[in-house]
Amino acid sequence: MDVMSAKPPTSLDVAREAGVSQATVSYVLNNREGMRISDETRARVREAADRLGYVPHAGARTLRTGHSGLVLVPLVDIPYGVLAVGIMEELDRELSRLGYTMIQYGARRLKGVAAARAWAELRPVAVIAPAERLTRQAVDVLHSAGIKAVVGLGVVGWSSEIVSTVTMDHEAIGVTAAEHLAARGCSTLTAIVPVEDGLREMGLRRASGVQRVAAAHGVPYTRVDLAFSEAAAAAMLDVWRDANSAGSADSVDGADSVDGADTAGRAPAKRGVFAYNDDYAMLLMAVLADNGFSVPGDVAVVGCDDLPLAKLLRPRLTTVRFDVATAPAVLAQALDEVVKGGEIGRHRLTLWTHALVERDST
Amino acid sequence: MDVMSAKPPTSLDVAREAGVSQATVSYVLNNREGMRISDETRARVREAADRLGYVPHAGARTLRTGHSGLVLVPLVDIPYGVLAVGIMEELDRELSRLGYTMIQYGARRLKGVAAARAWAELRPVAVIAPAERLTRQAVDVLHSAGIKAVVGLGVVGWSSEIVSTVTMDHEAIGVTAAEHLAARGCSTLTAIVPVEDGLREMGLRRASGVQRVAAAHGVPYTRVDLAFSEAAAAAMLDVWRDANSAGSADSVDGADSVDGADTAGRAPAKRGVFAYNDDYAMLLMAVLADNGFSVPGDVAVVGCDDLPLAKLLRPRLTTVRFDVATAPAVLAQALDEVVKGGEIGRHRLTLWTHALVERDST
DNA sequence: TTGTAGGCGTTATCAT
DNA sequence: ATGATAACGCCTACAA
Repeated sequence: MDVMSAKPPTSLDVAREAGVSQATVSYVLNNREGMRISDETRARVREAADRLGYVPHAGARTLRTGHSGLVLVPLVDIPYGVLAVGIMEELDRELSRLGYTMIQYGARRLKGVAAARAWAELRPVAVIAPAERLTRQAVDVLHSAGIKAVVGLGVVGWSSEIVSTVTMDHEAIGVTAAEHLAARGCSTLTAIVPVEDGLREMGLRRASGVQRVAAAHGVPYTRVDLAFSEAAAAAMLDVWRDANSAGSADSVDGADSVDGADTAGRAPAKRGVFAYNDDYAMLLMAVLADNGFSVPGDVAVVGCDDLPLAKLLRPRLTTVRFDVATAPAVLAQALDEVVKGGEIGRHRLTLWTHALVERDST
Repeated sequence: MDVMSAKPPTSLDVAREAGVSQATVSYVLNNREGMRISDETRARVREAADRLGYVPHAGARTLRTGHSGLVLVPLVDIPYGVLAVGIMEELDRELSRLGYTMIQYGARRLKGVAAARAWAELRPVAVIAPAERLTRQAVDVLHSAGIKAVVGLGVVGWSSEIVSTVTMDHEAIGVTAAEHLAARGCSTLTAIVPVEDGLREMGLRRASGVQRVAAAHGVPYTRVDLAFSEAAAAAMLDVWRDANSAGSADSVDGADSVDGADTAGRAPAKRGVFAYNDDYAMLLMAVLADNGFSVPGDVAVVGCDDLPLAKLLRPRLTTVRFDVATAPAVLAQALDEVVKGGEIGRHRLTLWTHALVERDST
């Protein structure tokens, strides 16, 4: 086989090589049932295809059959975590088990309907994208390009009448973390919300879970919007120190303080902080240590994601871990049904169970 | 526009809607130079396309023109880092500036030539894959499917006569780290090599850089093959303690110890450790602290990657940072030339400069 | 300036 | 059991 061969071999080339017709080649290579083709012919065709290095042309097949088997996943803009990577891997595995080909599409450069058009050019059978990228217009483009399943990944509360959505119950995560902190005797609950785009919305949801628990337990609740920097974290700590002596509401980095009333006059309360994720938890714990706070003595910290690094912190970090095992399989299955069923469904799936991993920081 | 429309509109539909021929539609929508088409006609065509939600069919275009503009990047098997993600983003940006569409392809499920066939079906103009996946057979398949540029990403030392390669000079990274450690007065140099598949090879390269520096400085050198677990790291430390008193070669986790001769009888030497990357450095520093070693007093540690988290360690981690800025642009440019040039080139690029970021751990 | 027609590689229908 | 042929949507040389 010549490496520099000008044109890739076609099924016609294979047919000639094997001395059969093009149709026979197609039947053999696609293992079509019902066609009675002699084993001898089958072998000749397969051998010819191998010898020529024949690979079918996906574009041509798509054109002819009307479906590509592609599932397109535009890369999300949020900072990747091991979690996201794990989910993608699992989803990929499930989809290929069902005969689909998952591809991740870059070109974050394109916005709105322009992006949707770029996706639609490939004529995928399904698009799985962050909910916020699926504007009404974008979805129209996708649908009119014949894409059967459009799935939006979002936070709970985001809702759309036009696409299926897979959501993550961020509020429940906040609840889990906060309940644990309350059980550990924290008399103040603080939720940290990142200011980064894409993370903020999830942070707010998680924080509202914390707030709910605080209300239920009759415990003061504070939300702090925090940039990922040591300086910002240190500023937050300064406010805490003031609050410990004075007992006033605190505000950092433009945060809205909600119910910052501290217990004045009594001994300093043990603070419980849900740090949004393990990265923020690590930031917080580093700065806490620098400023002489004791963890979990003065402050109890809960992270989220259960990064491998979380176990390496001292004290070891208590964190909320996602159970990634089942979600992608469920999603893939639902997607398959929508595609096969032919109808553009409006499913609602809330996925990803989670659990608290208790370690030393609480 | 009916959302549930059965068939996606074609360029013929647009032509009818605009009252022109199919060819005119193509000319207008592709902004073909040299064609003199009245502005009024152009407007009518564009408006019709918009109204119908027309999106060209990439497969059909590929079939007709013979090239897809796709650059396919099979997802790598190694644990993703922020670094890898950053590179992909940048590469994506550069490629789309040049008119290509980068897609990441999953299906890690498929191995060897089967994987190559799956890639080839999409008829990308280029494939950028980890060097180890590009076996002779796999590359044959890709070439005979007409793919112009096959680029292998690998470590320096991996070499192939059949594909272009982009390599990272891991040895130089080891040298940079080790030179710094030597300058900081370390009288013993240790290189940690991960045992994980995919990381190990890079680790060995980096370690050999450390070894070279050790030899140049006449300083004892040790290589330790380490699993990413606290237990393994603790075992390594036990060996170190023994060595400090006895002065024997050490071996952990099946490591080949190379020149483990310690300075016996003298005061305990200050050890310099290049921990392969920041993750391993963090593991090491956690376990060092647990065992009463002082950093950088007893042991100086250098990581690699400059993760955001590295600054949060106490002491702050000295690390080797990659300059990711230029590499993807260079790669994209080279790729474009190969594709445009039409010849299957055999380029050799060594990319990614790096620099030491000195902090407190040395 | 615009229209006509042929063909890219594949699969599927209909003959044989 | 196998072969001839049409059609999928698009681009482009050539004709008008």
